[in-house]
Amino acid sequence: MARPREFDVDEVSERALEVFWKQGYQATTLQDLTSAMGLSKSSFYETFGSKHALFLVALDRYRDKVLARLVQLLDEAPRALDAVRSVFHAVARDAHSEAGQRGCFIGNSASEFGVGDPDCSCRVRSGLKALEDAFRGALERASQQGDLPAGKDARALARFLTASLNGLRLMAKAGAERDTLDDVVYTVLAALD
Amino acid sequence: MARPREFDVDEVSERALEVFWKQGYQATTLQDLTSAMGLSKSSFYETFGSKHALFLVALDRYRDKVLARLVQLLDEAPRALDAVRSVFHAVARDAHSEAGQRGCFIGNSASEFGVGDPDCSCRVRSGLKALEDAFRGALERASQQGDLPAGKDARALARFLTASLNGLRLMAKAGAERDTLDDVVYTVLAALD
DNA sequence: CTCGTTGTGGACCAATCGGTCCTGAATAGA
DNA sequence: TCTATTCAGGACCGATTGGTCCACAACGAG
Repeated sequence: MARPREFDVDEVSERALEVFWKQGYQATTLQDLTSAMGLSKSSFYETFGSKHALFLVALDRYRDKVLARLVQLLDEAPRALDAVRSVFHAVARDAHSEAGQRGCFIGNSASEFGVGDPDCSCRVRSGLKALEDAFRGALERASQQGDLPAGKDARALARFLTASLNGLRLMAKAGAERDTLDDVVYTVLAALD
Repeated sequence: MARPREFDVDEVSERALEVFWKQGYQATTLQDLTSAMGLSKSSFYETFGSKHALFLVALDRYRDKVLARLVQLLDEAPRALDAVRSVFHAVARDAHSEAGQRGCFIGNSASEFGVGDPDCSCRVRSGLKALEDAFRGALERASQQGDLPAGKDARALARFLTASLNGLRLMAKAGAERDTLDDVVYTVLAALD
């Protein structure tokens, strides 16, 4: 037994996620990663194996992070439908912040890789499914709370919200004006009435 | 005066668009381009200046192409609302074809560049605006034809459709199942009732 | 047919890519 | 303290990147 690791894998993974999230896979170089993570190349390859493998770690990390945060947000709110609404309003509100300009990491990856990379595609789909399930859970709770009109198909609505959220974030990333995004959010949420 | 050009600029631009559309900017190499276009490097640089400049040409080309096609589609249909519906149904139907897997070139570019590249960002926004205007025109015509309920805000709806179309195409590119896409389309179009 | 002009192909370039590997330093157990 | 082990730094690698440049071929005007 010898030297303990001088860095925290979780912490440097987080840094990697931020870089990949902001720049995408192709546009990110090894140097970008190692300097952001504070790692030497040898430590990098020893720990993560390759740039591609690290990207998959980042994807997993994002999915867990987003899922956890979103599920928490949707679960903790006293009225589930309000939580769903606030998620969309938040995206429009934060569109022009640095975080908003990054878009959704899942969506970005879907756009960059498509179905070409199986490992990546699988994780993207898993992330989208997680988002869908989170929305669906919230909608079912909303239904029980009497906030969702009877006859609404929670699954179809959840899928719709998943697609809409990605569309909205894409528009935000493209630099759409605030009132444009507000129009979108307004119309999306009208589907819940 | 001497040798005439041995290739058609329009034709090779089209080839370039196809490559960029399928692979994105970063993932496309000069070699990809020149071999698809059938050009030597010198002819390439003589004609287009740089990879980046060609990408802008491709973006313009796509916008004009999509706009023209969509406007035509929306204008020629006897009932404008049916045309709008058919656009969305077509995306879901063609999702798993090669063309569907490419996603929307505008959306892809928005995702890849964000607002980082001014030239690109400007063209992306112009493309989204063109899409929005096309939808808006169709919705106003639908309204005149009595197919759109009174009180609907055509501009807000058009923006919503623009975002939704991008979201839908992103889901398709991510490899979403057909019935997922159908749920999305169904719910999107329900906003028009 | 000749000549001047211009497009073309490919050699060539420095820079950078992702990735490997070796050296030396740091450290926990004995 | 000594040693076995594992760490980090960076030299180094071939391949590839986007881009330049030049010698040659093709062609229109005279």
